Amino acid sequence: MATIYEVSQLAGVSLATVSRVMNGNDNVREKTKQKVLAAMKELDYRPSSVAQSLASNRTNSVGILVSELHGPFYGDMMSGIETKLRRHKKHTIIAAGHSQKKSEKEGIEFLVSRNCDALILHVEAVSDQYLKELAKNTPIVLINRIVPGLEEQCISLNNYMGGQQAAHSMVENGHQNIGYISGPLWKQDAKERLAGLQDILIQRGCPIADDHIYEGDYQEQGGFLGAKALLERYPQLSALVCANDEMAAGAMNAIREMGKSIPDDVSVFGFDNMLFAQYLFPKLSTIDYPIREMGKMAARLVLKEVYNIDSGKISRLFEPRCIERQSVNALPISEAI
Amino acid sequence: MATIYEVSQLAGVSLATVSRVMNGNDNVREKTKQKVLAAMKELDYRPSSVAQSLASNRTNSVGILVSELHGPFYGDMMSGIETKLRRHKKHTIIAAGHSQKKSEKEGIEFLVSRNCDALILHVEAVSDQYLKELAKNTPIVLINRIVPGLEEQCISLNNYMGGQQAAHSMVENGHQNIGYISGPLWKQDAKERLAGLQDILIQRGCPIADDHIYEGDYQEQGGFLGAKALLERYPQLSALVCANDEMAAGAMNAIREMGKSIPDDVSVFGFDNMLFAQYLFPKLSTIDYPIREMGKMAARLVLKEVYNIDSGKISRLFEPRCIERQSVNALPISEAI
DNA sequence: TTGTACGCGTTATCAT
DNA sequence: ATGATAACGCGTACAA
Repeated sequence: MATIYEVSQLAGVSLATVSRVMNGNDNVREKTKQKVLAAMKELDYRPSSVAQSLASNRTNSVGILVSELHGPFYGDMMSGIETKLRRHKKHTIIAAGHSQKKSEKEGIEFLVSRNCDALILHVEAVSDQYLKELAKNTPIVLINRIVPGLEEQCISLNNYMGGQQAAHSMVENGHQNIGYISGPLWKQDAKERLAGLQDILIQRGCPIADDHIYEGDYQEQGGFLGAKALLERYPQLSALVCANDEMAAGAMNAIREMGKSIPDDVSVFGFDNMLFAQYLFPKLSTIDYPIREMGKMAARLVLKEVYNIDSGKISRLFEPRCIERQSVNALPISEAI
Repeated sequence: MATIYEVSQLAGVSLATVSRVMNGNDNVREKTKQKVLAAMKELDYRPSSVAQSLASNRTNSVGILVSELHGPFYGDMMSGIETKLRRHKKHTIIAAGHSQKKSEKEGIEFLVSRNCDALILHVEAVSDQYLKELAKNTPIVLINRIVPGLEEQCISLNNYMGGQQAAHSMVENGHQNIGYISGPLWKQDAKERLAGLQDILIQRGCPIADDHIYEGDYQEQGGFLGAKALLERYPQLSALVCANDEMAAGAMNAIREMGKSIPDDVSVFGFDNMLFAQYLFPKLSTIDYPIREMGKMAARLVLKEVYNIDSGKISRLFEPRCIERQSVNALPISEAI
């Protein structure tokens, strides 16, 4: 592999000049520039990114930590990030945190050890305090989490509003007696989704009783178990609202296994609007989570703050959107209004 | 950030000695070693991976190119790879190729420019020739593709066998009149799946007529369109076999839209056994594609070939497995045997 | 067992 | 506009 030195020899100029034409900026006479370019081409010269990093103290790589590499949610997120970053010649290094404190820390540590210029994190288990410490040494952007003191570096969805939208949709379809399969309540988003839902339901006169709430795991299995548990004890429930689409899918399986039909016997509502929500039968009504856009925005924020590249307007709070499909039955209005 | 030099100062030894204890190998007196370790801890020393790379000509990072970062298939693949690599302190850099020649080449070029020690590729559009050239300069492992001359570096599924398994399953359930929604036939795996299916069907006396084959795009939409097209023209088809689960999901949607029921009116069979196959209703019968294991194996292969780390037995050809669920109807045997 | 000195391929700071 | 030269932080023969 040819080095910058050989190029300078062939072109009959100094290292510095070659470096200048590489980085485009400085003043180099057109003629010299051409000589250098020719030499580069002839030698098929490729700069060593490692040497560049050592000298410039920049790796041009940003680390991403997600809970899982699989799963539609993180996939879309990474896709948004990578697309944006690559366009600006920045590399994307990935690691998984598995929603566990120790694993998340290891992942972050791992990324840091690689000298990433910045980190984009979707973490759930590590503490706010830990993140604040981390932010002192490394530029970070947090997705789906708001840490007091780091608000400027947080990109998140208004989960509370999503809960509200779900509530409105249910009430408007006449459901007054609904069960809720929540996410793990130690997770911020799970708490907010429930709060938004409940607040509207209270406001509209049909709050969910505590024992109509099942705390699931955000996975298919939690939805399955939750639906079974809820429906067995409270067969009068006309709808099951789930804190994410995976659990909605699980709930659907359980409902069918109990010999009931969807949405005639019981309606199902999801959250996230993952791709597969459209594959379900009946197609799942849910709340759209623009995770891909949020990933792009995180990348944009890094580009701006770390690399001084302006690639569009920054917005930190995203709004969910209610998607009504076929999994919710419109009940005849029985009581007031 | 403390450097190796400062550590050597504090410990009262030379740079070389510090380097030795870092890399564990050489002979260092226990006492000196402890001094160094203490100094490291005191200074919270972290070696600069960049400087290490420059000096050792190793980046300890491997690049991954997949068609898309989202989608359950690639997610599982990356997950398998990352888990394995991280355990051995290797970093994973990702890029997407979008199944297009130009984009795949750019992605590879991008990864190469980062001086990855090795590349793990899931590419479809670039030519065998291109890959052979690439392999001369960079260690590569190919997933789901066999390039003549690079067999040792290819990890793949026996797609042909998968097609065969699907055929057997259909025939044994009494289906003689089946339609096929194939993947893009310029893709190797799509061709093989069809070939395996057709060969068995011919052998068992019920080949698929050419016009009962619809060439889809491996996406939900292709399945939808394919099912419509096929079923409208050939309503007598008792089953639709799809070259992947996404298209099977699309086909299911189309079938229902046509007022038919699954599997009573028409059976559906998939390929890949993506997670969402279990969310579908009825749960999709399909062929299991152990992509996660294959990802791990690819990682294992680079660990062995590039880093001389033995992390288990290497196998290059994986076998699919038939998963029978509820989307296929068992027909009464009408004719011979 | 430990230390010296050079090389890795750039960038960046001064001069010129 | 261009060149010389010192970092950058570490690995590694080779010497001691």
